[in-house]
Amino acid sequence: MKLPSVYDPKEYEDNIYALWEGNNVFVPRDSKETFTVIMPPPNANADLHLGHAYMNAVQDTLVRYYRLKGRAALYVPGADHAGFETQVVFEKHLAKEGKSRFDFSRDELYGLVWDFVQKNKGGFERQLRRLGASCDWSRFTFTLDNQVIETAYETFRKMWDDKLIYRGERIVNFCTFHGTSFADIEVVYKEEPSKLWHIRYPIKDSKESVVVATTRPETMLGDTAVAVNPKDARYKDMVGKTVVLPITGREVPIIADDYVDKDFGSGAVKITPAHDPNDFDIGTRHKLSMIEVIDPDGKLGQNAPEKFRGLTVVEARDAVVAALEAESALQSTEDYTHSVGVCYKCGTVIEPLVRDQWFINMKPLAKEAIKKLNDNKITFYPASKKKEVVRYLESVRDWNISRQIAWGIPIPAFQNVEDPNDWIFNTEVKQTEIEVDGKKYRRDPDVFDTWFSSGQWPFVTLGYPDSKDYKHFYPTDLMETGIDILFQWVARMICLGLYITDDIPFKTVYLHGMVRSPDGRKMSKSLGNTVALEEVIDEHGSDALRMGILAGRSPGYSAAYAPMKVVGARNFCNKLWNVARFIESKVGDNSSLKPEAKPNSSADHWILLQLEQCLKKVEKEIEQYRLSEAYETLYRFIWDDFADWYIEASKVQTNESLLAYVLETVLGIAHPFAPFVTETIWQTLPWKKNTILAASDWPKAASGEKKLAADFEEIKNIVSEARLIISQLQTTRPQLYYTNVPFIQDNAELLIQLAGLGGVNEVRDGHGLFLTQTTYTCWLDIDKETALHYLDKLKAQQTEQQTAVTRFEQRLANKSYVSHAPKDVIDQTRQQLLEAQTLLANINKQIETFSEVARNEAGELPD
RNA sequence: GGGCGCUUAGCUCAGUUGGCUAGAGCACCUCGUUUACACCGAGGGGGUCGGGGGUUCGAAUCCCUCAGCGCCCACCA
Repeated sequence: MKLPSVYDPKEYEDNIYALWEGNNVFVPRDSKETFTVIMPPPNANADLHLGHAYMNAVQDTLVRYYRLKGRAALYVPGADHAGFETQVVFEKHLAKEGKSRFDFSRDELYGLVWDFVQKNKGGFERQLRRLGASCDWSRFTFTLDNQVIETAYETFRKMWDDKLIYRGERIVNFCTFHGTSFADIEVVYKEEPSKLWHIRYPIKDSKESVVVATTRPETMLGDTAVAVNPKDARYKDMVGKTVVLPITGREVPIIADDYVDKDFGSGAVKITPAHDPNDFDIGTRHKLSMIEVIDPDGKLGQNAPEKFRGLTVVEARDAVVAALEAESALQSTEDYTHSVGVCYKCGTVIEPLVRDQWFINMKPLAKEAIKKLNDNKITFYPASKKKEVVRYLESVRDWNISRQIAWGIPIPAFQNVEDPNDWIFNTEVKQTEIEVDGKKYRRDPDVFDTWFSSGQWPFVTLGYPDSKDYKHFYPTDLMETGIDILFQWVARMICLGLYITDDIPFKTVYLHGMVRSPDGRKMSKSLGNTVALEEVIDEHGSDALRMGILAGRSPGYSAAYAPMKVVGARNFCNKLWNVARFIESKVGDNSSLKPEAKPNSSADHWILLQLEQCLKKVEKEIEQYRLSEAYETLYRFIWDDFADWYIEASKVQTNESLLAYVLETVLGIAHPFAPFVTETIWQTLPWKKNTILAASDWPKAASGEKKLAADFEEIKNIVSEARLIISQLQTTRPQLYYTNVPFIQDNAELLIQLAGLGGVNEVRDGHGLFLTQTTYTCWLDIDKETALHYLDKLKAQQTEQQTAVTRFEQRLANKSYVSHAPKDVIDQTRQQLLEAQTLLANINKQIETFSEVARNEAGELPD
């Protein structure tokens, strides 16, 4: 019962989480109304970071709110095998042992990574618990669970049958360091200074030549044409002629294609279909041959002239330029900045290579998704992101889902060893070879792009197609994830969800921005500016982190991590803690006490009214996904209204059952934001024995009477002004005089305590400083000489109030305003004017008095 | 090249369809050992909401424009 004066989260948080988990609080209750959130699965072998803290803050706050609201709230946790990411980590680990992925077959590698992941499992589960994630662990899903793989295979098969999947030789983005291809949207572009080389290609049997410009001279070894714009007069006669390539002496045609921009460079373009996506398209259109001179290892291969073989692309570039110079084929060189695609993991320049891979024809999927989006079936926060998704989908390209890595879901496709065009779907992926109808088939060694399976996450995790969960909880209510994977994940989930389930996967998308480092830059290990999640929790507590990171953030916007906001939130937890301590000291161990909303005093009415307003405002703000504002509303109520005014008032007039009522109500409202400290306090309430706050019901609003509550507002006014005067004049405990106001006499003790007065006395005519901020007639007993120092303050108040009066008067004198503005706004202005006029009159009266005093004193005093 | 966003107090940031004297946390100044809390209390200072123009009775909020910053998409060799 005796609580320490400072809330120490470490003492309670683990036990509180265990209490929830042990009592199955996170298993959805039985209700038709659901609230489903599928957690974006964190990487299984990494630790969580502050971005996850933010993610959880948003998700868990909402889930806890709707759980209290009585909905069947389901929060599904999971973990991601993070295919490529994890393999990269594993390869670094291999490198430390002096090994590389080339020492193993893909199947061996898969086994090694599996063991590695088991051993190096990240702390994400512990960390999610520490964050207070109220997820249902019994529904935990790993992205390599059988259910996930089977569903992915089923989807693949369906797409295969629907002819949405095809296998083909296409230009893919290839990282020569990691040895795998990527989807287009995974490539990162970087501006880089380079050169533009102008090369002269002689025309066969002629003295003429064409000049082509390139940033990649080494690819000329694989050129199979030169292209010009068909409308380009300069080259009109050259189309159809043959060019003799320098170095190789190969003869290639000059072709015409609209793709070529007349105004860029010389207007003639070298065409290397095997190593440039645009050239590939031209090559396809013109049925050009493809000569692959760069191998997947990033070195020049068999198709390159012998002296270049084995050189890296960069080495080959220099060598080719030198060779061109030697042949006098290099016309000029200029500095040139262009953007190059790089691997987002290692920064290696992405080579466009021709590979035989699996692709998804995205157009039909995108079409359905766009339709739903345009019909506003999915609400986005921030709203503007919906348009971005639509625009992305409108120009979406086919999706390469093959990855040449070990760590992933094997592609369930086998190729006839006799007939390369004969592919069959088969899920016997444990076999590398199978026999069907007497024919031998070999498994595609590739695995799926991780996003292919995770794109199905919302229905996979719910046990599509037959489970109860799927029927009850799908479509989900909220997809809350990072803005950085809007296209990679959100857009694809919509496409795949619609395709498989014929329904949207989620009704709302909330995109959070990145949590940047306090220095404003991106948080990264290499910059050394990361902030460790668990250290923050250790230092300030989980609730503090949650609220501190929620505070002042809006969706979609990346903002720096502000440690002082966590400190602010930590202080807030302590404030709540001490409010509880105070109340429990008043209530004692009295377990027969019944918390009741039975107001006696005006303060009681006032706090009930404030509480009701707080409750309604928080509800509204949460339901509109304005969590930062909801937090602030709660903070203001607890700190300003409840602690600073009502608790202070309670020291004079105590209403125990009302104190208990306000406390338990506010714990309910605060619980989604500060689950640990609210539950910790709840567990100490004698009248709540054997109940759990996290599993309770959202509080209902009682209300106070406005008229009586207004009396307390008047007390606040008197107290505030008295405090100001006392503080400004550095006086102590002056007397308060008033004329015939029973209300003040009734609350004399309250006024004395709150304002620090010497006493409260009824008089016929007061003296001293006349109070200007209340409609009652009161004075503070301050001697005139001391009071003179207050004149400046009063004059400032006068100016301020005069400005206000003028503003309101002008506004009301404006005919347009009176006829255009809504009635309640006008009424409000009238009210404001009245108040301002009253206060101004008070101030003027006071200043008048002062002026007399000042004159007298000037006359009386010699100096 | 296209699109989107940002610029509000010393710092980090809120501010829904335009409508109280523009807010918070932290920092700052003064006072305070009043037993819930110094992770505190009381009081205070600090912003012409990036510049300019416009619409409106009224603009941080809507429109135009300029400047600076950031992100995304495209990739003309």
